[in-house]
Order: sequence, then structure tokens, then C-alpha cells
Amino acid sequence: MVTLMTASKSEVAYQLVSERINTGAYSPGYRLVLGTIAEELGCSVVPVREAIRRLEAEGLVHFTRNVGATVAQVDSTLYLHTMQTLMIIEPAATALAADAMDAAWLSKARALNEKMRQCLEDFDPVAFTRMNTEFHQLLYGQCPNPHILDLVQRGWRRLAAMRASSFTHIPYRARESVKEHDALLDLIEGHATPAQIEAACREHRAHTLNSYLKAAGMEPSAI
Amino acid sequence: MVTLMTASKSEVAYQLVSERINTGAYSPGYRLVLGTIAEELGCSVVPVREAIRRLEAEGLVHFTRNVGATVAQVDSTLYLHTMQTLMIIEPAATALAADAMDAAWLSKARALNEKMRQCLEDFDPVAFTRMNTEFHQLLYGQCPNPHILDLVQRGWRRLAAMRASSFTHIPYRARESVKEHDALLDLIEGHATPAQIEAACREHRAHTLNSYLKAAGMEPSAI
DNA sequence: GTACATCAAATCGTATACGATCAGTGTGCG
DNA sequence: CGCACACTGATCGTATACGATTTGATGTAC
Repeated sequence: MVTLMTASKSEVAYQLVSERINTGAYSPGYRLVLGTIAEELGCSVVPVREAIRRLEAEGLVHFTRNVGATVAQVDSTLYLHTMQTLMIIEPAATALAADAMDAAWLSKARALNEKMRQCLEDFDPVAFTRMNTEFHQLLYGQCPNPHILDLVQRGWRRLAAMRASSFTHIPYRARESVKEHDALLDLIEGHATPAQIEAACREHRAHTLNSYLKAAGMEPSAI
Repeated sequence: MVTLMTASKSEVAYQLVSERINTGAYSPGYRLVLGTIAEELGCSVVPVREAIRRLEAEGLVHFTRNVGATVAQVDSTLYLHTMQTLMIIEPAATALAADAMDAAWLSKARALNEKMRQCLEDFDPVAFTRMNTEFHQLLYGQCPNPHILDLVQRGWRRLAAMRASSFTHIPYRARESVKEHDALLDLIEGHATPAQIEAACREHRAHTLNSYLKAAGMEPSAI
């Protein structure tokens, strides 16, 4: 039989649910019923079940035995914790990726940041967010340690899911961000040590986190 | 019917396989066959399958579609990557936990480190390793950020699994470790800032990592 | 009107069954 | 003699079926 199966059904289910959470189609608290999803996909519950458990392991859904799965609730604490985790790991990933940052890479990063600056002028926050994600991905993307890279990517993914699920909007610091990006690129261009890159990158993230904390009336992060 | 089920079968399967990997009963490369494990547990393959996928998500087993699962191979690269990840996260966790370190906590930590010093005299490396794990757990255990705490615990768990699976033994630095532990406790007692605690803790970890790298004839870690 | 027991519907958890896929082996042809 | 192909056994992937558990509703006693 001509199957030509590109992905297993559980993979398809995983992709589907995952994307719906990311886009906000399934908002936090939404009840994920195995049977319903299975019917929608035209398969049985078994692959769906597996997909849900994978999502649980990633922290995107909450699962209770004999009760079922719901899209994980996002309170400000969770947001804070994710941001804080990323504040620690992403700068380290970026520093470790420093070796792979050559002239070609640098000009690409500069160009992207310029486009972000343009978005700022055009007042296009959606594009700005997208490019910001892209920019950071460019920074940490060449990290040679796959564990760390994986952790960073998961962190960004969670943040994206949170933002999509309605949720309070974050005071953006867009203008400062662009400046800090340029400063970071200057540092890299000047062949700064990995430790310096890490410090600068962490400071950039700390600014964002602390401006959020301040807006929420909370103490700044200890580190 | 009186079921009184304390854990689901997939949970039991997870615990079983997980422990066997940790103790080294299943060594790296060992082929995990669903049917065999299911038979051993007296259940069907479905819960076993779920357990295996969970272990895959944690990186403990490697899974190939339509082929099966094997216990993840541990090469020196993997060990290095895990150590490096831990070198970044654990110090951060420790720094964040600083708030919870009061006088009672401190005396407990001191006592534990003294016991480690004693192990050194008695030349008892097994007990030393156990206490070293316990000591570090004491350091990061009060970290208020559950994500970070989880990451650190996973890291330690992976390292334990690697050590158990035979694998090359690491040059220990036991004596230096004990000294560095005391220095770290001095720092905490003197109410150092979280940033200082993080730096000291990272240096401690970097020493271990770099001594391993040196023994393996590799470059020291960039950060 | 409230509290508790009982029941039914929804949903999950697992067993069994069967089709799909892969690795290894043997056979035929060049 | 070597290579390619078909075949076989092992194992995985998923569908279906049924039992177990939870939850919410209904009814009854106080």
C-alpha cells in the first residue's frame, strides 16, 4: 500500500495541539478532551493521548489522572519564572555561540536590528515581536551545547504561548531594546570575551524582566 | 471492586525503567523492548510505551520510530554538555535560594561538609559522592523558581545515571571541593549578594568541569 | 432549605488485535 | 564471487473495546 507516511499520527496530534496553544486558539484552562481531538484528527485516542503527555512534559498542559488535560494556566508568577529562567540560560547560550559569530553573521544581525528600528517608526508591534524573536534566535542559535540550546528554545516557546493566550500585555521597552541590541553587537564586533557577552546579554534580559516586575508592583529579580 | 490503585501502570513502568537506568542495570545502548518490559510488569504494552516516551523527553533513552528505544549512549561530549548546563543553572538556583539560608540552615550545611571531610580521611568515595550530592541539594534546594529547580534536579539525575553506567571515572578534586564548599558557606554567612554567591558557585563547578576537560585533553569551557 | 446518598454520563486507563515497518537472511542472477 | 531483491521474524503504531474513575445532577431525609 502507498502509505508515504511523513509523520506518525501522534506527531500530527502533537503539532496540532501545540500550534493551537501557541496561537491562542486553545486558551489557558481550555479542556483538552482526548476523544474530541481524536475525532477531529480522524484517528483513535491512543496517539492523541501520547501527544498530550508530551505536551505535559513540556509544561504546556496540565494533566490530572482520570480527569483529563487542560491548557496550563498562566499566572504572572509563571511568566516571571519563565522569564527568569530564560534570563539565566539565554545569555549563557549566546556567550557559548560567540565562536560562530563571524563578519557575515554580524552584518545579518545588524540588518535585522535595523529592520526592527524601522518597525518602531512604523509602529508595527506584531512585526517587531516577530523580529525580536528572530534576532534573539540568531544570537543563541549557534550554541554548540544542544541541551542549553533546547532549554532556550523551550523557554521562548513558552513565552510565545503565554503572550498568545491573551494575558496582560507587557510594557515593551522596544526602543531601549533596539539600542541594547546594537550595543551587544558592538561588543561582539570588538571581540569581547564570552563572559562579557553573557553579562551584557543578561543585563538586557534583566531590564525587560525588571520593567515587568516594576509594572506589576513587585521586587526586582535577585540576580 | 477494591482497586486502591496508588499509581497508574504507566507510572509504575516509568519508575521501574527509570530506576534501572539510574542504577546502571540497563546500561547505555541496552535495547528496551516494549513487549518484554510489559510482560515483566504483567501489563500490556500501552502503558510501557507511554513511560518510554516520557523517558525519551527527559533524554534518558533514545527512540527511533518503528525500531525501538535504547538507553541513551553516554559519550564524553554528552557528559560535558550536561556538566556545562549544570554549571550555568545550579549557581543561579543557589543564588536565588540565598534568601532561605538562615543560621539553622548554615549549621546544617557546615556539619554536612565536615562529614565530607571525614569521608576524605576515611577514604570512602561512595559516601563522599552521596554527601556531595546532598550538599549541593541543600544549596539549591530552596530555590523559589520551580522551573530552575526542576532543571537542576534533572541535571544531577542525568549525571548520576551516567556515573552509574560504568563510564570513565572522573578525577575527583575531593579535597579542593570541600575547601571550596567552606569558602562558599563563608560567603553566605557574610551575607554576600546573590550575584557573588552565583559567581563563587559557578567557579566551583567550573573547576570540576575544567579539570575533567584537561584530563581528557580538551580546551577549558568558554564560560 | 440544606446536606447527604445515589445514580448516570463523561472521560480516562488499559488490554487485545491487527496492520505497518524495519533489520537481517537467503537465494538467484550477473 | 558479489550484488540485488524478496522473504521472514521481530517490533512498533494504532484501532477498537471495555472496565475504572470522576464529576455533576437528582432525589430524599432531616
